[in-house]
Amino acid sequence: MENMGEWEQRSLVNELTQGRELARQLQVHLNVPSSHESRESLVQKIQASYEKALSMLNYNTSLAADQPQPSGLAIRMSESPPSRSGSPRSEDSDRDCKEQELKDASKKRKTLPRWTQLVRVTPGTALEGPLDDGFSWRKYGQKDILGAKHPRGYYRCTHRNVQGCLATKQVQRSDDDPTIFEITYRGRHTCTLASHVMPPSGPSENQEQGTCMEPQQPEQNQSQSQDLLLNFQRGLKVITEDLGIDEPTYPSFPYPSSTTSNIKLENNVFSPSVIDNNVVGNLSTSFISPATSGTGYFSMSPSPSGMNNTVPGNINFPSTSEPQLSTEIIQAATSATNSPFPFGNPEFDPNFTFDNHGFFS
DNA sequence: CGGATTTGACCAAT
DNA sequence: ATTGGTCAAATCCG
Repeated sequence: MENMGEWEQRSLVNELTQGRELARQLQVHLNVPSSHESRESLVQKIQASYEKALSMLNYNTSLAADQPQPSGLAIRMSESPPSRSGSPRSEDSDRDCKEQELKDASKKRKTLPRWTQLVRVTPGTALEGPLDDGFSWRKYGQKDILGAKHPRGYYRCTHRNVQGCLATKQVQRSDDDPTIFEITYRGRHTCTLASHVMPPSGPSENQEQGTCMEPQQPEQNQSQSQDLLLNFQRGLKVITEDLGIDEPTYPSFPYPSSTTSNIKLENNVFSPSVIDNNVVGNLSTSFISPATSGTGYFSMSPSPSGMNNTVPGNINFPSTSEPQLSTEIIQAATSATNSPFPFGNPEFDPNFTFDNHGFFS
């Protein structure tokens, strides 16, 4: 595992290169009255490439950050890592036996990535409670939240015990606009859903799975995105708000085929604080370069209790290439804990080329 | 009967 | 002390 760095790196570059190439092709297609399908397919491939690349990156980084690597530092920074690993608990008399395990779990939980997604259920399409996103969730709690009209539901992956999948999500209905649900995901699914509906969409060259990787993301993402797509088609509006700052894992979001969105997550992921880790260093030092160090881009003020949500109208998308789907995606980066970003103006530059030079080369 | 949900209590973080 | 998140026993549902 450790030494798959090189391999990984190469694959990563491959993916990205491929993505670039595909993008070029797409560009060509745009100038020619080609079939929608081919374009669509290109877009999908591009996205697939990016997602793949992202997963590789994140997988690595998460690894590096998660386990104190021998090579040194494993900065897990942040204020939280209490050195309680010892056995601080002297009082807890109740359920101490399992403490250990739980301890670990909860400890990690802190560093789990989070990202929020505002989902609007367009009236008319009867899609209420479930809000299925492709995964099977098991509700484990519900709580009234201060200042919120509706209670918040807590869900965790059904296969948590079986496969140790730590993914969880919280669903909260908006105060005034009952058609909006705020879904906060935490952690990634590590469970294996054998339901990849994703049409391979063509033999993309050497898309061999990340084989040596852990049983993790690849397909999942896809199936998930598939599902989301479904949702979109049902008339959902999805706004995402990314929170995965302090932790490398990727928000890896299933972006529907609508252009806009994508990728920016990375910047967060590599927020200066997290850097360090050998892996990233190897992968692309330039990437981290302050160049765009553009902290966390746009970002609609988290307006915690305000709830107002209502899709900050100011953020206008360049051109939602898919008008048919009334979907909108917004991603706001917010720092979960530290990394005080100077939020402020949701400037979301349509050009939005997050300096890929360094990245791609 | 097994798995999911409900719900109040417990725990941790602020 | 307050609030959000999780646990787990009781309950519900197929």
